[in-house]
Amino acid sequence: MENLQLSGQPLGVQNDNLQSSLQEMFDSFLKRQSLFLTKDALQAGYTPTELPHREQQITRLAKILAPALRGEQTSNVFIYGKPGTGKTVAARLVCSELERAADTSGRAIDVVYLNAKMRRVADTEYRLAAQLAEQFGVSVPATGLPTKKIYDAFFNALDAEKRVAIIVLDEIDRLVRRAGDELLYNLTRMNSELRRARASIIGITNDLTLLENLDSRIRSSLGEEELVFPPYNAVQLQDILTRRALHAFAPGALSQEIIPKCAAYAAREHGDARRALDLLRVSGETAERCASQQVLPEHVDSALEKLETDNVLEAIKTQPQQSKAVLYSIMRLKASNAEVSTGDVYGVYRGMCERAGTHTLTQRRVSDLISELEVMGIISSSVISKGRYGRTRTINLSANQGAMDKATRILKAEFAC
DNA sequence: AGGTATTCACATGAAACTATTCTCTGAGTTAGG
DNA sequence: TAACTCAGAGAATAGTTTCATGTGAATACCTGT
Repeated sequence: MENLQLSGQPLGVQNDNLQSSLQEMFDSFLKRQSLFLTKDALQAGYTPTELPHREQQITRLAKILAPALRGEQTSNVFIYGKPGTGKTVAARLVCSELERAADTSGRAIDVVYLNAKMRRVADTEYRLAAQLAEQFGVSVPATGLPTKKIYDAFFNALDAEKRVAIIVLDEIDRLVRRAGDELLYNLTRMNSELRRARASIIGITNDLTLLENLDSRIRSSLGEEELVFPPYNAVQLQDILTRRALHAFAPGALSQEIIPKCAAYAAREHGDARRALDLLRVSGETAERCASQQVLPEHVDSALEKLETDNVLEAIKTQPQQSKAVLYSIMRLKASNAEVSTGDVYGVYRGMCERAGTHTLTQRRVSDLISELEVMGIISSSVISKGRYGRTRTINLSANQGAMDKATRILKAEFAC
C-alpha cells in the first residue's frame, strides 16, 4: 500500500492536494453570495399564496364549493386544462382556504386529494377506494378483498359523522384509462348510500375530450360544473416568473433577458408554467455551479439541455429490461439506417434475446412497448402505409443528441454480450 | 386511361391466461382447565 | 372448549399471449374506349 502511486506522486501527497483543493472549493462556495434567496419557491411542491391570471377560475371554484361551509353538498366539478396551467395548484389553494374557513366556523369539511399518477397508489378502482378508506382512518389490505368490501369500509368511515367531503381526483383521465369508468359511476352514486355525510368530487384532467367519452350517467353527474384553464401566454408567463423570481432569487441575480427567455420557451410548450419555473430554477443552479455572479442566457440554454437529458435518462433507467432491449434495438438500427420500422426493430430485438438466451416477447407486445416509449417522449413515430408493402410505423429518436449518446452508452454496457 | 380488387405488414382491440400476493374461512389439531 | 395452524378458495393486479379485425396506399387486374 505504501508504494501505491498515482501519476508519479505518492498517494499521501495526492490526498493532501485533493483535500486542500476541496477545502478551497468549499470555502469559496461559502464566501460567494448565493444567487438564490429561497429556492423552494421554484420547486414542484411549492404552493404559492397568489395565482396570477387565474383569479376568475379561483373565484368560480370557490363559489361552487362555498355551500360546503353550511354543511350542504356541493356540485361535482370537472376541471380541464393543459399541463402547467395551474389546475392542481388552484384546486389545492381553494380547498385549503375552504378547510381553514371551516375550521374557524366549526364545520367539518374534509378534503382528500388523490393523484392517479401515483402508480401503485391510486391508479385502480380497488386502490382508489382503499386510499379513500385510509384517508378516513380505516386501514385496508393492499389486496385480497373484494372491491365492494373496500367501498363499504370507505362509505362507513365517511358516514361515521356529519361532514362534507370533497374528493379531488387529479389526472382522472389516467384513472379512467386504467380502471374504466365504472369507478366514477360508483363514486358519483355514493351520496345515495350516505346518511349523515355528503361528498362531492373535483375531477382534474389534461384530456379535453374525457367527459365526452364517458358514460352518459357519469357525464351528467360528474360534469355538473365545468372549469377550463386556458394555457398561459408569454406575457402572463413572464408575469408569473417575475413574481416567483422575486421570492426565489437575490436582487440582481437575474440578467434582464432571463425571464423573457424562459417564458418564451414555456409559451412554445403549450404555456406550461411548471416547465418555465423548472427552467428558471435549473438555470440558477447552473449559474451557481459556474460561479457566475448572475444568471445569463447561456445558463438557460445549458439548463434546457440538462432538463431534457435528465428527463430522458431517468425515464430510460427506470424502464423494465424488455423495454430497454427494444429501445436499444431501435438505437442500433438508427445508427445505420435512416428509416426504422416495427418489423426491423422486432428482428433485431429477437436476435438479441436469442443470443442472450432470454425470453422473447411477441411482436404484439413489442409494438405496445414502442408506443410506451413514444408516450415517454424518448422516440417519435408515425404510422405510414407503403401501399402494397404494408402498413407500419416509422420510428425516430426524439431526444437531443447528447441525451441519446449517454443513453446508448448505458444500454450498450447493459446488453453488450 | 380509368376503375376496382388485391395485397402486405403491421396497428389496434379485446379477451384470456399466468404468476404473484394477499385475505378469509372452515376444518383439523393441540393445549389447558 | 378455546386457541392455533393450515390448506384451499377467492380476489386484485401486472404483464403477457392469442385471436380477430382494421387500415391505407402501391400494385395487379379488368373494362371500355
